[in-house]
Amino acid sequence: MGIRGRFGSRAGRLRAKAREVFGWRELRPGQVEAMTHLMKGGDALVVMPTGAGKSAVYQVPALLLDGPTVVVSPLIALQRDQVAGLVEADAGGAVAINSAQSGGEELLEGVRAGRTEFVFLAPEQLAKPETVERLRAARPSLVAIDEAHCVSAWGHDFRPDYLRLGQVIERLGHPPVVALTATATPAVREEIIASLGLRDVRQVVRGFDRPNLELSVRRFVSDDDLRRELVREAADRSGTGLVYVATRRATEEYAAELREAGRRAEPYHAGMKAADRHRVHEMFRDDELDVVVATSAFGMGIDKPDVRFVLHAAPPESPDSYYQEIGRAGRDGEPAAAVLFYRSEDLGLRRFFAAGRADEELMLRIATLVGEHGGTVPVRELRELLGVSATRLTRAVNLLERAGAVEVTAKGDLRRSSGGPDPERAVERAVELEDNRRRIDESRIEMMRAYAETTGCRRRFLLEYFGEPYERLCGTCDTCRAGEAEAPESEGPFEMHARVRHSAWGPGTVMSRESDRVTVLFDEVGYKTLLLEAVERENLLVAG
DNA sequence: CGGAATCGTAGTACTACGATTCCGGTGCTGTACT
Repeated sequence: MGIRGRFGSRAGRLRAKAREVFGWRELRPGQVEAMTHLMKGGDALVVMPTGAGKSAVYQVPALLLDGPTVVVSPLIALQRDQVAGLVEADAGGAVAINSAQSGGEELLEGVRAGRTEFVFLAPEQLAKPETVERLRAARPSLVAIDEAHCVSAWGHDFRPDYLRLGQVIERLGHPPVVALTATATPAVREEIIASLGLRDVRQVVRGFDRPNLELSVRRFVSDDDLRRELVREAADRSGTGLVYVATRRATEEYAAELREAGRRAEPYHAGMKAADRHRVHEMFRDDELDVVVATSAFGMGIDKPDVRFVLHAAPPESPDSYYQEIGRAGRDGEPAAAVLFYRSEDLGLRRFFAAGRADEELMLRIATLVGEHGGTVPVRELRELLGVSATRLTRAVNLLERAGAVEVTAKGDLRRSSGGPDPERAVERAVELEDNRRRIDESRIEMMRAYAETTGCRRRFLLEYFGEPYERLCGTCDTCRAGEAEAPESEGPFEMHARVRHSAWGPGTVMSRESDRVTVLFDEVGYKTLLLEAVERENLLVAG
């Protein structure tokens, strides 16, 4: 014990607070590392599996720093759970600000007056300049971005306000910021850091491997065979499980078939009534169901420990999503199965979803209008004038901003960037940015194909995709058990994570290596797998 | 991109088949009405 005594050091004070308020007897090294960095004024990016105590990383420093904590959380249902937990722990008060919660004004006043420590909001609330001003007046001492992978996964199209958080953080005076997620590749981590504008970042990445998950893929030619086998397997397995499907309709169909097979099964998708969704959640939690058949809507916020299997009736859009979804199995550490029922045709739907093009006409109109106006244009007026949805408008504005054509003022109004490109040139640049992004999305779909079709160890494939070298065979996935997986090559022309340059695709990073091929994440075109023979013959890759 | 539903045609009985059309995931919001 040093001169400053037991609770004199930062880590000591953090541990004492964790025990006193939340009753946590221990903090893990990763948690303490991120917390102390925040206490020193830096930003942090924390990647840890669900259940490893991500929330603690902001909750404990929040109580030691003088000023409220702004927590950005994607779903109102999640906000509710988090608020309830903090209220129960009597941790300085917590509120959520959203459309379902009345009395937002008074709640924000409570935050400003120091009566409330934690305030939870979705990015859409922070798109309102008044709300940001109210929070700024409260002088927040910490900002937490929960489920931070949403910045990358949703910000570009589905929920574009995610891409505006960087400016919100600046407007709030850039107190220490912590971004938290369970799943992010190195490239996604870089994107989160850049998009949020994090500074002096400490990255804490822990525990990607989930050794108790048994990975396997079952390949099919006909859709009928796939469906029949999936129903049979879901019905035969013991314990609670999830079946992920691609469409709402398929949730109903599979659930009906599983009920015919005698299992307690319910569908779940975003088109269902809120009350029904809620009921399925509760039944699942309380062990009143054997299987939930769901679209990707089912997942965030689920922390049932004893899910024994996650079956996919179709591949999701990326290994990122896949790992997120199978990560809901086996949280208790007991064996659990992750089985992908695969037909290459089923990647087609994902390609369709990824194929959206930039809104050229809308962007041209915005850039022209704002340019001709000369001054600042309130976004509200622009929306009424153009008659487009807020989502579509924000998406277009985000792209124009990245193309250097417009700026968004503190009041949320639009202004032409001085010295920026003319409208036509701006749209051209924006389309390039969007095309670039689409290529990367498509390459992620190809990585999903590569996962399904690999003859190597599947665990190794996924972990290396997430940037963790795994130079061995797991022994538990289907390819390892079948004795098909080849021993990893530690020799070879390219090192893991080496920077390389391709004659046509430009610079990239080596993400994985097999005996005859190498996968590179190119900065501009995404993931590509190259046969070493061709690489050597044509001299395609050079160090760089 | 691919599957399902619909439409149209050939050719005479009820249907088979090709062409065409439509559809497909994630959530916030903010207000009116019961």
